[in-house]
Amino acid sequence: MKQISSRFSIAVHILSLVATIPSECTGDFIAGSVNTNPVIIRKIIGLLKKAGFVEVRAGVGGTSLRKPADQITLLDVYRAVEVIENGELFNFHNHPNPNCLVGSNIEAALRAELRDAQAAMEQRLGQVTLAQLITKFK
Amino acid sequence: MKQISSRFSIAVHILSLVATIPSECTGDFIAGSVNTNPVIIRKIIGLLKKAGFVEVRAGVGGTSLRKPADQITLLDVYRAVEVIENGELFNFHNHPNPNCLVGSNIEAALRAELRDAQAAMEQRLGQVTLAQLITKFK
DNA sequence: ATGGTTAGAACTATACTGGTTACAACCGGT
DNA sequence: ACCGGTTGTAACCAGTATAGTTCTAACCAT
Repeated sequence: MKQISSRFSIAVHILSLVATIPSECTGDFIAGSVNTNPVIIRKIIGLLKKAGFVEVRAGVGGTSLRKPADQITLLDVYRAVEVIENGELFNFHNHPNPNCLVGSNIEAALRAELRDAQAAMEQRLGQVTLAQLITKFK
Repeated sequence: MKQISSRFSIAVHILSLVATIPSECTGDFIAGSVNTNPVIIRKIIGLLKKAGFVEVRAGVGGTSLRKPADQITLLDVYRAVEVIENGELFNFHNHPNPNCLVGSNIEAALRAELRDAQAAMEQRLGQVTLAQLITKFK
């Protein structure tokens, strides 16, 4: 199966860097720490900027947090970079046959369960802030 | 982003059909209820068969449950059809720079959180059995 | 044997990911 | 006012997953 893209883990990596050593945070430096291409970093920073988490000074280099690290949860980051159509993690097959007992009922019943499962995951992500994550570095 | 494939919802649909109207369950009939191609159905039934949930009588048509519906959870189905490499829903970027404070620490710290989030979702899926889902049809 | 069925290979179109190159726009310092 | 380092994007590519199709072989009850 296709996993949730690494944009998410990279975004958390970026924010952790900006939160801990903001003075060094040029795109190239971040790319070196993440070990990828600077353009990938810029794209993700663009998403984080759009979400209001970071501020970027164009030209001169340097990215800084616009929100304190204890007010950014992993869920916030997840939602900023993993843009899913209508927010649903689980894909549902289209148009089950309405003339069939199962076909006409499964969608509502299963969708509710899937929504709850997704909510459980997101709730867990929402419990962890960037600040909490960073304290685990040593 | 890429959602979790519809194989999962289709698999639940198939099992619901087999559990409620087993006598009718040829591949074509199921395909009609799911509203897709019979080959798609056969592929997914193949996975469910491999996982030991259904039994198929080749040639004559008809699929039946090999386990009672109250002993099959949505998590079981999920794991049978959404085969993820090493079981991890979240993808992690490869080889952060070990010479960087953040790069060398983020992997372990973040991976733990992601594992917990995934576990929360799976735990929720594991609470619902096929039997429970079916009782919601009317 | 025949017809309905299951099993699966091979192929296509589409789309997302991660990555690259290239170029324009920006800005601080000399 | 230029220059070098930087950010912001567009365009493109290879690899891979999904969903679907067509086709063929194997199966089995009648």
